[in-house]
Amino acid sequence: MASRPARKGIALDATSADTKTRILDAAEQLFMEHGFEATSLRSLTSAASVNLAAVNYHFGSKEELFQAVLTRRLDPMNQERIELLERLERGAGGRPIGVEKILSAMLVPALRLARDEKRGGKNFLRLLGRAYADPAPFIRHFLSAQYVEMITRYKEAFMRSLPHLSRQELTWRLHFVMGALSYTLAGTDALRLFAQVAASDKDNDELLLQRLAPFLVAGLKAPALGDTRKLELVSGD
Amino acid sequence: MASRPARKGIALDATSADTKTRILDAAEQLFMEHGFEATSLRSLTSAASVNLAAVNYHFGSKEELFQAVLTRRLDPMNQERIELLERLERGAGGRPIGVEKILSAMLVPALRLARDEKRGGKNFLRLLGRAYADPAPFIRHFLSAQYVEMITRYKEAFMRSLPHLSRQELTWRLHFVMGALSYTLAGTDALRLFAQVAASDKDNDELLLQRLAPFLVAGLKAPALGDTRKLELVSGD
DNA sequence: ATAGGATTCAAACGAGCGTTTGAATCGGAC
DNA sequence: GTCCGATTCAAACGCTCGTTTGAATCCTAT
Repeated sequence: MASRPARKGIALDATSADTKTRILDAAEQLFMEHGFEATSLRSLTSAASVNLAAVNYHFGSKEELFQAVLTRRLDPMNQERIELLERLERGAGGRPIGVEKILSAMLVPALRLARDEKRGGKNFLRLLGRAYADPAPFIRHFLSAQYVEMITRYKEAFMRSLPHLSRQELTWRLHFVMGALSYTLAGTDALRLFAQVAASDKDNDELLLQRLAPFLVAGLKAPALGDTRKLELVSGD
Repeated sequence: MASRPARKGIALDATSADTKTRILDAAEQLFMEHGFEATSLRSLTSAASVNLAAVNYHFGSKEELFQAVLTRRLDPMNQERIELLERLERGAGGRPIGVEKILSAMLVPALRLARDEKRGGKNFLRLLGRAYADPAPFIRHFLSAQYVEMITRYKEAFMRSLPHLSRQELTWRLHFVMGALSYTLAGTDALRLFAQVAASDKDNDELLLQRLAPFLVAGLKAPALGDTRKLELVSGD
């Protein structure tokens, strides 16, 4: 019954944090490369140069380790998103903010994270993109809890800036935004669309968001359903 | 050394196809629910009411079974997409086609598949959304091979209808389109955006695409990068 | 009726999995 | 220097995995 021990008075988070951090780093890399199920604790602890039992000792279980890997990056990122939005709202004094600015506040922290190689960088975002698509209940519950506050705040802000959209319509559009964003930041490209694009361009995350933002802004600003002709769904020959 | 046996003259594909189809159906369901790695052949063959060895006998391996599950639905869907596009192009006689029409030709086959419960329905699309985000090399190679022709054709068509976009810019935008589409059709909603939306609305795939299409059309038609002010990426305080 | 390939079946294979255990080792407090 | 909790370690536990095997059964062409 070796439950997680209470930490002593030592500040081991950033300074002497050795074993725990090495585990988190290796887990981030391997979970990203192979996914949660396909990553074994044996390969993981071996990559981190720690004992096999260290994961269960420090984190309790493989699942709790996975959540710790996500929390480490996700929590600060979403916190930063909320702070940027609050700054915008304070500056606007109650009046609606431009859609571009709101979206920018949402994308910039993700971009900062993608650039920060010392703190996981693109590996983590790719892992996050995978986690979005994972049906494992413990992952889905964890993610929705992590995002609920940030999404709620942004939905309110977009509501004020896009008054032509009903709440339901906006919910759909945020769904589309998160889809394009996660797929893009994850660097998935399962369909190899970028076979012939220069690698130097592919790797440029800033350019990536510079291209994604206008696409999403235009989509968000599009007329609401019903204001336009319906899509012809069945093409009888 | 039981390699896959040569099929006799019997037509067992749709009529007497029993074991193989039962395996494919169960695999589609379970791979969707738990993912490739987390689905065991024992639970799968048990759900299909076939012997454990049947998967290796009929498909060779678990990986080959997974590819067979994808091929069964994906091949006809992408074929239909290509045929719809060709019909549009024949009707237009060389002149550019409306973006809405091209996009519709792309979405309609996916919608038809989502509705057709007899043929996998939403289960399959959710599985596909998962597969997009899977880093396993054999999945990524398989998917890109399945999509290369369809994506190439559609890229050419969009090029003609969106002359303000460079080839590279369009590649990015198709990337975003596929991201939003796969995330949406997969019904992922990892962030529980739709907590309070009525289920009857959530389940309505036609309405879903009716909402997705205007979003994507507006995004595709947006001004190219450089024609507009850049996103402010760093918000110095 | 029977021969022979296609299919099903129960059983086993070796390997790898997440987790637990109890002893060994470490390092600061007294 | 000694104690004591925190940490590391090697080993083992029980279990499930994908695959293989060889015999049993089915089915059709002759």
